[in-house]
Amino acid sequence: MLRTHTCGELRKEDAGKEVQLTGWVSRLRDHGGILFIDLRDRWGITQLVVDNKEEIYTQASRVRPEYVIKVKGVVKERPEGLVNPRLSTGDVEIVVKDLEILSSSLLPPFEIEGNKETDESIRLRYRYLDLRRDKVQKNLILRHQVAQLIRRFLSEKEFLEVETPFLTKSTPEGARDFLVPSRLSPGHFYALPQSPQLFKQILMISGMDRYFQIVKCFRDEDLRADRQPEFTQVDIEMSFIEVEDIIQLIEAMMIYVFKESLGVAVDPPFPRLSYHEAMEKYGTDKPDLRIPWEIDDLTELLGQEITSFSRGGNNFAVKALFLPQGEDFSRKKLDVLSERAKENSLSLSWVKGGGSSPLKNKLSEETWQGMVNKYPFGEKALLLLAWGERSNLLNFMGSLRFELGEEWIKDKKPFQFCWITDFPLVDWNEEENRWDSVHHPFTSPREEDLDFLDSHPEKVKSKTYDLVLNGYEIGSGSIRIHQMDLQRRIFNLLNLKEEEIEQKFGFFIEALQYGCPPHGGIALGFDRLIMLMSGESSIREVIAFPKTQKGVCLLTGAPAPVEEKQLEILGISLQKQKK
RNA sequence: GGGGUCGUGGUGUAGCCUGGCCUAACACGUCAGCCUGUCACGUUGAAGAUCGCGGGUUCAAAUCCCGUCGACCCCGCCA
Repeated sequence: MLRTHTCGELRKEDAGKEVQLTGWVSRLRDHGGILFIDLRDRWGITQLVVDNKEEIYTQASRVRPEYVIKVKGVVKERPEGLVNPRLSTGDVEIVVKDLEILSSSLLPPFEIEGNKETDESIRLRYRYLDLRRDKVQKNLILRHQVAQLIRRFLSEKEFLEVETPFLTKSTPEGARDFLVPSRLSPGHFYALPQSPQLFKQILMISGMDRYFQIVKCFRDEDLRADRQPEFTQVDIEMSFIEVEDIIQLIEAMMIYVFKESLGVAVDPPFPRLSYHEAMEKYGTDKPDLRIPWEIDDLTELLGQEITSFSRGGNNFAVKALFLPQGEDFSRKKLDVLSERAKENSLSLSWVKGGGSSPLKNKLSEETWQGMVNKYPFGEKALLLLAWGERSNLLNFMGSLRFELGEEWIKDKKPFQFCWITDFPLVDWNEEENRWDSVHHPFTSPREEDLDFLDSHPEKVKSKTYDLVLNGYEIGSGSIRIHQMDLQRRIFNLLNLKEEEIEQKFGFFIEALQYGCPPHGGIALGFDRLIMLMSGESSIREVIAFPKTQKGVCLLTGAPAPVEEKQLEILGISLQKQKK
């Protein structure tokens, strides 16, 4: 080793020791007669002192920010009053006897110290410099710790980490695949896995009983702050279990992980909501329960009278959001909301605490009172009302609740988990004119709903569960079908042709017939989890080398054109790009 | 595919709406000098910007208009 200690290691007790340190020059303070260098590595910062009486001073004054240096020196306890309480090593400094410049550095395009706000494209282009910054390093350290904790937790519960292929066949999930052309089979393609879904189920059939993997998954869809084309899942599957077992396991794992990494106590059990309930109360399948407000249904009370002066239509509903402290809402702000409702083919109105409302004269006295009495109206309260087509309306109210809540509820709990269960098994695809799996085709319906499978598929609920944290979906899973006859019924429902089934996942159907244990599992979005744990609002902040919204890696320049020759070998010719 | 925000020395911003006083301001950083106890050192001075790019309007464009490129946020898409 070129060093005896790291830059975060030395303490008072080490005073007098001869040490050797290596690291990056973080800051320089040259007082003419005495020179201070802050030396930085992953572990911290240690102050070096060079006196101009020492020969080494000339050499030391040559260093510049981000130079990599090696110093020999003696640890000295700092005199009274010169201690820096902001550094873990602030009680000591190194009196430099020898200094070697291991490598110099160009002037960095942005300042490393201070985590100063910097344009993200510059940060990503010089990601190696950005990763020297404290903040991103902390995130990656947390990411590592959480990965280790998850591995330890699951290993202790006798889960096996098994690797599954990246070069594989398209899995039946909804997203677009990334394709990899095969040289040995011209005209054929591998797909990068959207998730190891079928492999983990096959591992259950193999008798592994408990499997997990912290694994990259690939989806060729548009990016968002919480979505990258390649992302990491904690993929889990178990045999001989029921919904409750997975929920218990994951709750215990989250409690363990949050306690051991952040020292934060998370309380079980996590609230559980059915999908239906979540949509009704919060207008979303990933509600942020830190916001206390719920959406109420006032269709019965107001529906009839409202349709007498306003548009009704199919699936008409009236929804309300009561804000006990909504007083600051200016007329202007309310008009903006009305405008937005209109853009969504909805109508919006309100009742202010004192009782002023554009609705007052339009409703009968009885209905008006019925509505006002429903709520504990104080002076400061505001009731927001909207009506129109039901699912559209719920969506709108959900985003309203989220936005206003984000803004107004300041002292939120840091972490609020919940489970969303019992998603519908299928939903109607208008374009394709058929039923689609909501989760995937191997999701088990609830036994009690099996009778509806042929008559009213939309009524069938599935054994599904999503884990939600602070309004983000961070996990999704289900109990799978383990019997061939039921699987066939689902394929029929989805209108999958025998040929299609055979071609897409015949290998899996075959496996299913060789003794498949009842099983189920879940996949956690690891990047999102770390993002929330570190308080970031983009997963790019917890990924070492993320891509831009256009899927470009600004560091390497990927994706990039390839040599004509490479394409030839693969038997690929390119179409002319249309302008 | 669509909607929106942004783009000004190395970095972060001001100026833009309401064109001319902009020969583009400020802070940080950089470079040079001075300084023996700083830790966001101080201090004196200096260098550094065709205002993303292209076109247009105008006597005159960082500023107005059109196009284009890039980054970000969102809808669609995606668990």
